[in-house]
Amino acid sequence: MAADADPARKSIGARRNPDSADAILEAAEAVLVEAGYAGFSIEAVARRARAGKPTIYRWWPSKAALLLEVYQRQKRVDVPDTGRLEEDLVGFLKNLFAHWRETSSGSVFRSLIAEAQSDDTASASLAGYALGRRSHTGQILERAKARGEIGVDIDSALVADLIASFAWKHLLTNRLDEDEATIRKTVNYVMRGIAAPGK
Amino acid sequence: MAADADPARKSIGARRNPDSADAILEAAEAVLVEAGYAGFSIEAVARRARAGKPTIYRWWPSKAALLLEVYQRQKRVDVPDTGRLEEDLVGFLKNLFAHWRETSSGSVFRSLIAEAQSDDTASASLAGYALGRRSHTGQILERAKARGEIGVDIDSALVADLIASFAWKHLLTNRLDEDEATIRKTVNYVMRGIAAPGK
DNA sequence: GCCTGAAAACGGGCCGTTTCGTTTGATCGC
DNA sequence: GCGATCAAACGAAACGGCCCGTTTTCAGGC
Repeated sequence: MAADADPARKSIGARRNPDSADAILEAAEAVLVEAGYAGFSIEAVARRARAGKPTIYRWWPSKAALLLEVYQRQKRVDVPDTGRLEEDLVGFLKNLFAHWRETSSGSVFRSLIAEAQSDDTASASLAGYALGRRSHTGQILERAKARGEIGVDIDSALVADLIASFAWKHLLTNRLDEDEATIRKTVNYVMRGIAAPGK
Repeated sequence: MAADADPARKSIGARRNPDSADAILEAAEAVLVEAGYAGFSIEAVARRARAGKPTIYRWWPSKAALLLEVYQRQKRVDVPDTGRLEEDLVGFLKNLFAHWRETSSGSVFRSLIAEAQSDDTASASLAGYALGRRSHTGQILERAKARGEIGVDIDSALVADLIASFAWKHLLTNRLDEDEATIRKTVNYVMRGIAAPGK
C-alpha cells in the first residue's frame, strides 16, 4: 500500500488527481451493475472509487446528474446498414436487446428511467432523449427513405416512437430474451403499416 | 392479495383487519399523490394512517407489496364500446391518458414501474400484468373480431402490446397531454398494419 | 501565506425490527 | 346466556444501521 503504516504521520496526503472524475464514473457504473439500482448510492460509489463524498458532490449536484453522465458515457449499440429496411430494424432490435442484456447499458438505462420518476433533471433529460429525432430507429428509416424503399411521406418519428416504445416495454418488464421470430413478427407488423396506403 | 371473503376461516384472537387495512391503503395512496414516489416511505404512510409501522409490516412484507395492493385498488379506466374499432382505440387511449393525468392512477403506476426496477416482487407482478391477455386493448380487439370488423387471424396480443407500449412510454416521459389528433394518428397507423395483407 | 481538495464528522431521515402496554373479540366455564 | 379468559392485533416508542447532503478539519502545492 502507498499509505504509511504510522497512524501519527499519515503521508497519503492530498494527491492532485485531475482524472478522478473518470475513476468516479467507472466506479458508478460498476456499482450499478453489481448492486443494481437499489444499491446505487453516493456512498457506495465513493467507497468504490476511493474518493470522498464531497469530491463527488463538487462535480455532480445530485445522484441523478451522476447517473445521467454514466448513461451518456455508454457505448452505443450497433446500428446495422444492410440496405433493407426489415433487416435493419430486426437487426437493430436484436443488437439492442443483446446490448441491454450483456452490457451495463440495460442496467443504466433502467435506472435512469426509474430515477426519472422522482427526479426532474433525469425526467427532462429522458424526455428530451425520447423526443430526439436522432434516434437509431429514425436513422434507419431515413436511410430507407433515401434509398426510395419507403415513401418520404412516412412519419418516421411516429414509427420510430412505436419501435422504441416496444423496446422500452420489453426492457422494463424483463423480456429481453425474445427470440428473433418474435422480434421479426413485430417488425413485420409495423412495416405493414408503412406499406399500406395512408388514410 | 388473495380475495379472502371466507368468514369460516377463523382462529382464536382478535381480527380487526379491514378498517385498519383500508386506512393504511388510503394513506399510502395519498402519500404517493402528495409526495410522489420519492416521498413514499413506510414511515410516511404510517404517520398519515396514524398506524404503527409493525402493523404495516405485518400485512405487507415490503414497500413493493404495499404499492402493488394500492395499484390493484385503483379504479379501472373506462373502455369504450362504440362498435367501431378505431373509435374504441382512440377513445380508450384518450380515457387512459386523462385517467393517468387526473387521478392517482398515473402516480401509482409510474411508482410501480420504478419499484419494479429494483424489486423482484413488483417486477414479476408487472411482467404478469403486461403479459396478460385480459388487457383493455385486447378486449377491444376481441370485440372487433367478434363483430367481424377485423380478421380472427390478427395477433391481438401483438397489437395490444404495441398500443400498451405506446401508452407506457408516454406515461414515463411525461407526455400525457397529447391531443386527440396525435393519438388518432398513431391508432390509424397501427390499424393500417391490421388492414394490410399479412406477410 | 494562501488555496485546493481529501478525509472525517455532523445532523437528519428512513429502514426493518423489537419491545412495550393496551384493546379487541372469539372461546369456554359457569 | 354471560362474563372471564386469552390469543392476536393494535399504537407507540426506541433500537442499530445505512445513507443522505453539508460542514469542518487539515495536509500539501503554489
